[in-house]
Amino acid sequence: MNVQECKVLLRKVGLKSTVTRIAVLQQLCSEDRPLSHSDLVQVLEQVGDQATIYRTLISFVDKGVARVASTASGIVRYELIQEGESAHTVHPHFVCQDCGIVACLPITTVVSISESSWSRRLQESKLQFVGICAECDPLIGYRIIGHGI
Amino acid sequence: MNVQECKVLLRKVGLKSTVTRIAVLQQLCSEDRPLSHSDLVQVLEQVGDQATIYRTLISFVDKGVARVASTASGIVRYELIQEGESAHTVHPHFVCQDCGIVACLPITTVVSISESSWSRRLQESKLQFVGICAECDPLIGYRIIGHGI
DNA sequence: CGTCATGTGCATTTGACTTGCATTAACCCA
DNA sequence: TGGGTTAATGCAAGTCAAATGCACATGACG
Repeated sequence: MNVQECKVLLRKVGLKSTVTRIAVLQQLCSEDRPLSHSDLVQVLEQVGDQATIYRTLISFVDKGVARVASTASGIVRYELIQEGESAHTVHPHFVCQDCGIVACLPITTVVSISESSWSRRLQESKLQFVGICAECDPLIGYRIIGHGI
Repeated sequence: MNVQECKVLLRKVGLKSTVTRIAVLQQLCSEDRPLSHSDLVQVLEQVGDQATIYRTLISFVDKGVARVASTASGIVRYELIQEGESAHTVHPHFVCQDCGIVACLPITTVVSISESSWSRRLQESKLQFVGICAECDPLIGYRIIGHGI
């Protein structure tokens, strides 16, 4: 996502284009896994203050630009919302019990509870698998990032 | 779950039977939704210290008596593990975006990723639906607790 | 360019979670 | 059943991510 695309997106949701917001957008876009506030603060410490990044994430969630993908290990991690997603789209993640890293798995399933009384309340569906990732598994030794169950 | 049953369970997993542990067990059992540490502290403040309740929950998870059912809103919530559950059993919950309450939905699905390289890493599967619960919905006015999608 | 609502940086607070340590209480066995 | 062993507890303090107050800066738009 280039700067121009970021500006268009921000404008569309009613947020001003600022250096920090564009940087956060690009960072979230460039990683194929959900990022936490402190992940972003580390990468963007030259760009903006931690409070700014924090409030940027809040506003992104508020405006539907991003979502909280995971709160595993007590760390809130964010990811951008893709075009064409609905509340019934499941977002599967794999969470490592050891290091806490959160990897995205492919969107594979649409959950339908359309016949139920909960249906109209539904905003989001999340599917989370918990286990030990390859980096933390003493028998293997590489890192699982990205797609592919 | 009566006191005797609690004692048997605690004994089985190698924990001493104490007043606090039995009270926490019974409380988790009596509610049909996951409870947080502070939920339990509120109810059991006459029974035991917050640190004791905290360590009780840790040991329950460690011994396989309970699990972390949800970390929605940054609050860790625990629930007892039922007999016969496996890592491939999905535990669906409904999380209210507004008040943060977490309600259990029935176990409806078994997720199989047995053909994949992630399979042997799998410890647990969690399915979470996010929306607005009935109590927070101004159009309705009752509280959704318990089962039934 | 000027104004003004928004956004930002710095400093600080909050609140859930966690730990150290001295004391107490289950449990086991003679 | 009493006494020793070891786990469990209560109190108090510490940690850290999350959240906020306030004064200053900046983007949007006429």
